[in-house]
Amino acid sequence: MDTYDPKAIEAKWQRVWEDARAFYVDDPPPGEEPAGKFYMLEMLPYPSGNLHMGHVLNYTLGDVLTHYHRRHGLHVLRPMGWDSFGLPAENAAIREGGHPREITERNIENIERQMHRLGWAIDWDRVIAAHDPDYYRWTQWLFLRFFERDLAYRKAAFVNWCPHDQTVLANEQVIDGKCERCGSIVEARKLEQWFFKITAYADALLRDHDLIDWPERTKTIQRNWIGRSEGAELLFRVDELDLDVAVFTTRADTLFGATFFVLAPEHPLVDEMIERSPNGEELRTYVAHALAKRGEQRAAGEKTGVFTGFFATNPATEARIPVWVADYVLMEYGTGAIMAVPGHDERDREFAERFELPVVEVVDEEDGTLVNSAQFSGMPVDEATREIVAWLGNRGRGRPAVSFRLRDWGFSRQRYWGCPIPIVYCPSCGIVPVPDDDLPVLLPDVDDYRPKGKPPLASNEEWLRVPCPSCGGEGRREADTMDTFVDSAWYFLRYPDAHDEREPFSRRLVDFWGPVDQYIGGIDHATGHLLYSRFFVKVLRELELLDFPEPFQRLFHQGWVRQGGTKMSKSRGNVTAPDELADMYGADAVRLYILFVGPADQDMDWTEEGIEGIGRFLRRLWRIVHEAAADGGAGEDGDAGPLVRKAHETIAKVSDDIGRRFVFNTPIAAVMELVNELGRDPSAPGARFAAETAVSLIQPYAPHIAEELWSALGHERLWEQPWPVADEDQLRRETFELVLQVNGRVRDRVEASVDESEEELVARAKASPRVQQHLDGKEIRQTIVVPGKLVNIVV
RNA sequence: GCCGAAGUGGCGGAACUGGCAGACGCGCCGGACUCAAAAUCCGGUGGGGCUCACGCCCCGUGUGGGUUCGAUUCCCACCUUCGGCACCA
Repeated sequence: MDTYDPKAIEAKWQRVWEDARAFYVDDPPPGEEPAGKFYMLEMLPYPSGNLHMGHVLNYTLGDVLTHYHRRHGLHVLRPMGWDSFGLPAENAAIREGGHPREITERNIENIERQMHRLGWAIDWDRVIAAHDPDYYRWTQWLFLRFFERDLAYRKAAFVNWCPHDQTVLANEQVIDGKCERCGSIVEARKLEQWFFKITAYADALLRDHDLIDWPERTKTIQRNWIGRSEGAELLFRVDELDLDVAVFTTRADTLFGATFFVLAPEHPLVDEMIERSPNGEELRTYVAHALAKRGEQRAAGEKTGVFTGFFATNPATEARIPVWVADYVLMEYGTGAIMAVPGHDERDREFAERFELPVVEVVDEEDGTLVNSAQFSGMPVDEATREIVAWLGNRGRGRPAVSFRLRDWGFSRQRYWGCPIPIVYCPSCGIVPVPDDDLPVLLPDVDDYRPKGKPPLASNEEWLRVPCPSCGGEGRREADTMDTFVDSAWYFLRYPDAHDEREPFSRRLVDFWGPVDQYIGGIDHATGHLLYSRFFVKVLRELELLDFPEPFQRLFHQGWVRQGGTKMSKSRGNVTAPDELADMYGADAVRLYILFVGPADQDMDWTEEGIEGIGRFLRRLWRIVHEAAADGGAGEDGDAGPLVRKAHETIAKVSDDIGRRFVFNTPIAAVMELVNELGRDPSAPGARFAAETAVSLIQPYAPHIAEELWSALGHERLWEQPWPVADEDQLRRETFELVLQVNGRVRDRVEASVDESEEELVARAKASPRVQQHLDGKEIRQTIVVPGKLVNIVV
């Protein structure tokens, strides 16, 4: 027996697998799609150049499941790709020189090497990269399909502008009013921007949560993000303008308490009011100030506002109530106008107090019924809400309505390193899509990536000027690029047909492999990538490009690997290189350790203390299995004995943990227990079977050592061996340890037979001297028997 | 403020459906091997108390209450930590 040399055996088996194309999966020929496919996917990495422990956790989890399902006979697709567009490479190019493409491709090479080093079972034939024209050609093609259906459109909008990165950010990329990437305070700018109409799918995105097996908290986050509110749209008359102005409210029951009316500064009516109002100048100044500050600033401090000089008529009371403009009302939500009910809304009350506006109580908070509300007085809130809307509806002044918090997805980016938007602006034809046959619109080289307030592509005059595809006149290309979330909103559909040159993916192959059966990734993508991908699949299904309603059938979130209490990430530079760890302890040890330290869905503080213990375990396993292989008792399959029984129990435990419970740390502990027991006597009966079982069960975690030991045991190709099945007979026990309790406290334990009747078990309890001591002649009031477990005597 | 998750030895954690709290590992302590050390192997290790000893008793899963023969597990209230949303009408 040689000593355990992880480096040597890991390199050896990685070569064997590659030569055997062990983890490459073939597409089925047409008409022969077999049952039992499994599409395993982890979120694709941004190729930052180095793997960190978060990646190791993510992809090792996927690897365990890949091996587990493969060995259950499923056709497992498990690909890998690169989310290779995006700011970090561009910023690195600005900082250090070079081209983002070169930087990205160098990083990919390095990270791919590190992935190979860890021995993950990946189909490397299907690699895709967002920045590869063979890929982004189809991103552009899909954009055009959205454009044709008006699901991608252009509008002037206030956007989140990062002054440092000189680009627009999605709402999802703004954290506490700051740029998620660089931390600069985000400013408001009004720009022409591209949007995807994700709001048109708000209801479908909520409804189809029922179809998918996702963590409840992820669905909750999405539900809150979409923010569906049921209420009513009510019309308020503004006589001086001869107009009806709509408000959205969830509290129609408080209509009689609406004592003033507020418009958002961006509301379309405000301009006209400025023109015609006696205090137009004051209004104009206020609106200008309000528009300049956005988001966080707007929410901070005391409420501000200006009276417009106009009045609206409360449709319930017929009272003329003053119309104000105030920036606590948001244009993006509801109708951009509200009826203010200071009696029952905290914000309206604050405003009313500040500006001395009347407050009327219309709901008795004690019993939840209406007061001061004409014929609705005395009605409970729920009923009144319905009745008032119906009452207004009869007079054409209101109707039930639904409002969403979700906004359309703005995906224009004023940066270089992204997918070009295939659009040409023509003075005569307007916005003209680039014809499919002219795709891809290649990302040209530019001299200078530095942000200058306009996109880098806008400086490449030669590229920019292009004949209008429609009239042939002088057109100009769109110089913005796409948000990288567009690249990743469909990448999982490309793997099933990664090299298709005629279409983004064939309907047959995407419907065979899709949807992803098991997806793994961080919960931080709950309102970004995970929502965008669902939106894309819904649209693509309507386009009949595929036929499933949801992209990711089952979802698992790995926890954050933290270091020193902060989130570990490429941007913070606090990463531990898995590479070095693999060199010190071996890839198998790194893989085992990251899953052993705790539940995979829980955040962890990274520490290397303890990886030694995994190293010890692997050396122990190595030695004990070799001993068992040399003289592993008489035990063959089916033999009885405690070791064989323990092996079967371990099979049952590991299979249940991985397959049903989705926990990955306790299977390792279970195999350790088996090895500990085997180690007590490696020549005991059943030792060989126990050794084979331990090796077979640890294979998804530590495939290299498992393969080597499997050979030592005289077998071949463990990676394609069927997953072991526990023998039910071996799991059944004839005897068990009966727990004896007095008043719920354990007093004794005795060996009992599973065949014994309840009376016999009670008799055993009463026979125990320790139990007797605690009974102490007291009156027995109750006796509880749990067959197979315990007897509890209550005195 | 609203929504969600979590609090167990010195540490990471286990206990799945209400039934032996602390599996497995780290660390630590003791022993074997060694000239010595490392590595390895064996044993111990929640706290407190009683006992020469075999052992035995009490306390113990964030805090306080409740349900139950029995609660880490269920219910109520609270505390702490971490996430999500946040002037969303």
